[in-house]
Amino acid sequence: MREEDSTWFAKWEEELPSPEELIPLSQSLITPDLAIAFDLRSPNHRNNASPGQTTPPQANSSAADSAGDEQARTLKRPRLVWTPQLHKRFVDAVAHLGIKNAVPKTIMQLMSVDGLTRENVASHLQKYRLYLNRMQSGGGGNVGVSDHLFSSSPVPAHFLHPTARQSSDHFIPSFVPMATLQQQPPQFIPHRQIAAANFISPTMKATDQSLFLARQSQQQQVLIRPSSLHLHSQVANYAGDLESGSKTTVLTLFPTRDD
DNA sequence: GGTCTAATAT
DNA sequence: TATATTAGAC
Repeated sequence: MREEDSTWFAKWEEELPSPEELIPLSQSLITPDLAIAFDLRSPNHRNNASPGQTTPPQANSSAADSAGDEQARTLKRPRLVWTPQLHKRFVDAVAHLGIKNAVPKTIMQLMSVDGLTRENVASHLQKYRLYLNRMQSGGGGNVGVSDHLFSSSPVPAHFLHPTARQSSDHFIPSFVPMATLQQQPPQFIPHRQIAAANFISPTMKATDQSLFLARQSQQQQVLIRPSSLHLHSQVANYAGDLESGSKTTVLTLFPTRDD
């Protein structure tokens, strides 16, 4: 099962959920001003929500397109569908935080997925914990029919064995949200959010693209906003863990949006 | 006051 | 059943 360690981060990038998988909204979540400020105005991009995703009921769209930005925030979001890809990101985040440190807000920050709310994560976390409890009490026995989503992504061993080390195992994730930021259409970037964090595993080679990206980005100015301090603290601790163990650890935070 | 989490609702 | 919302505790 450890063979996955060497390839999982490659999949990580590939399996990033597209924003429309999360928010099949046609309304913009940010004002046009913000989009322009971020140089993210793309007039025509992409068609519609992916299949399987139900398009939210668009209330009464009485030609209030431009004024709809205000409503967009208060508008009810369509329910989130936890795809296997999205769940994997969730599991990775929880795994690296350690079960005991994994709380909705932190998980959400680590996942760094646009449009994902703390409530989304909290709800999913609740169910995931129930799943884990069922797994460690019932043994690896029969997998319930309702567990297909959870069993689609392997549960890290230390999840089920509290005695084992909970973090900084050699199973170390690499968060590469830069790719995410680049490929995300501007319309779906929430006005709040997000400090993205890059974790580079010490076991990774310097020629790895992820590391390259991280180093590149490190040359940029990095601003740590107060709202990101919590994340920064956790990331710093984690980085310290790695550095004590071996080689170089590259850590970069990217505040993507000011409030 | 914000967040977490179990319970409850949809 | 899957996800959202609520309510109480911290």
